[in-house]
Amino acid sequence: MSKRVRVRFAPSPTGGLHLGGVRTVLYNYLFAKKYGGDFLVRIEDTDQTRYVPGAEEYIFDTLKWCGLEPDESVQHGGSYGPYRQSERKESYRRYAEQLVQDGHAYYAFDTPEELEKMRQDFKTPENPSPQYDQTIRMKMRNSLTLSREDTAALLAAGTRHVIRIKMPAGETVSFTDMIRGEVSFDTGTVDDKVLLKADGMPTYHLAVVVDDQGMQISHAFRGEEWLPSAPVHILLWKYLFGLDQMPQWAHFPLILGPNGKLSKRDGAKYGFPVFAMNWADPKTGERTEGFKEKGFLPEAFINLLALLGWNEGTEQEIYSREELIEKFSMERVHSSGAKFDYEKAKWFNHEWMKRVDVHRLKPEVKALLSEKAIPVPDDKLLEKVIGLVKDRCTLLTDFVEQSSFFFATPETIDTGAVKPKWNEAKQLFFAELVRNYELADTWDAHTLENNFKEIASVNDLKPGELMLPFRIMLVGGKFGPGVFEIAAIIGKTDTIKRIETTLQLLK
RNA sequence: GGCCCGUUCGUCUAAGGGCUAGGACACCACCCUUUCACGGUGGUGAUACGGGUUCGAAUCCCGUACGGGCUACCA
Repeated sequence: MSKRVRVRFAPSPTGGLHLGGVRTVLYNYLFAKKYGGDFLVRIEDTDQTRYVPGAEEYIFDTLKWCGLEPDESVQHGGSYGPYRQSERKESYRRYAEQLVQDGHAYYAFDTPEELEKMRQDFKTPENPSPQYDQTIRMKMRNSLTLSREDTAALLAAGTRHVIRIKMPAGETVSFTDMIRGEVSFDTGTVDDKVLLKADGMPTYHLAVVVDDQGMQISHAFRGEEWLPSAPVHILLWKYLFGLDQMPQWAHFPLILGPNGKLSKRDGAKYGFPVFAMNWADPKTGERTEGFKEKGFLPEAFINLLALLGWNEGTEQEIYSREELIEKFSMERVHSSGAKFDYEKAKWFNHEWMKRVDVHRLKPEVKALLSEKAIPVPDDKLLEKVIGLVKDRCTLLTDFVEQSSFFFATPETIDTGAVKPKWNEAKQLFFAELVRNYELADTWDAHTLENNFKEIASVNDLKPGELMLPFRIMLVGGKFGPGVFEIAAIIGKTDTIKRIETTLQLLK
């Protein structure tokens, strides 16, 4: 009886995909998969002036990285295409004309200059932004104020015009939002939105309704910023296809930045990424760092986004994609906005770092190290190192600092950390340690530690005071896993070499 | 200004009439660790305000305040 679940994500390809966009994708995806439905991506490129090369490609790359692949799209195919609105141009005019025929819309010939003049003329302190609505439409140049003949003549002459919806007076439009419950509007307070632009392209308002119907969308999800124009869309459904055909709506709460709505433009200012992946604006050349390049795992990114506005009602916080599909429910999506907390985001990533296994991390770490020109001799060694340090990496990029000393001699040695307490006895100790290690025929952490402690005790020195210097010698700084583990991995030659190098520096 | 949405620790949230208001991040302290982390224990910290409804309200209703969104031939 009920329709097959079909949902869509409808981005306009004008730039990078930010947090809120990805979360909208996620909730769409989870909902579709939970009910065995289809998730499709429709490109809303009806504004030709805002075309940004590469943006469409970027969106699909992002979805791929996130593991949220559509079932249908310009890239994935499907039987409801085209999935790019610019390629569906022809279908919209017909509907707009039909609305005019039925008296629900009208032709408007006002030029941009005239509209600007109207906004100036009617601007008052009480009404700072006058709208093209029922109170002023009879004062403008449109098929409502012009005679039938004049209108026909203008049209015949090819005069530039738009088609506007004629919002009825004194009606209440209401609908049930899956998240907010019943929401209602007084049609008299909504303006006569443009449906078809002068260039023949539809605006979002017309296109979303026509395409949702054409693509048999069962549930229409979008951000809360669309709530104010919902009555326009409801009316369009009523006039064009009937309310019984209309999808169910849900408006997601906004994700807020430190001050209000997360803005693409503020990308760099927050001190944390807002885009999923790096985005380079082709016009300005401006680069914005993404979560991916910042060192986030897609598993963590999805996880944190899911919990930003949805909660199962338990205390669980770590969810895999599969688990999210199983547990997600639209009823438990919040109605209030959520401020993004980068500290918590990093915590999610760290949790995933700890959970995920070495092989999952290997390709990423390998790429990262090679990017930094750090030589990795063999995979087995790399696996061992990853296993040893991954728990202390919050971000993928932390691997550089946490593991490079395994593969290359540290560039700088923090001798300052040991110099104040350095003395002759310690110098002699390490000289003896070198002689001892040179003769060692088993090279494992345990043996190394035993020999180290034995020499210390023979010389009446406390091992604790010698371990920090040893660490500095091998690692270069005060961090990393157990020192003897490190020595075991870097091997006899390098261990001895590093001790001697630092010994020289400390003399 | 108008319209719409919202309001539990600093942040994300749990508790959908009965409570010592729970958890997580962050912060602080201690423990563990002869580094740095991980981990463990504990602590600081919230129902915006005012009215109702009710035996009883964070929970339901109204008002106020505050926050956010929209107010383009952009989405």
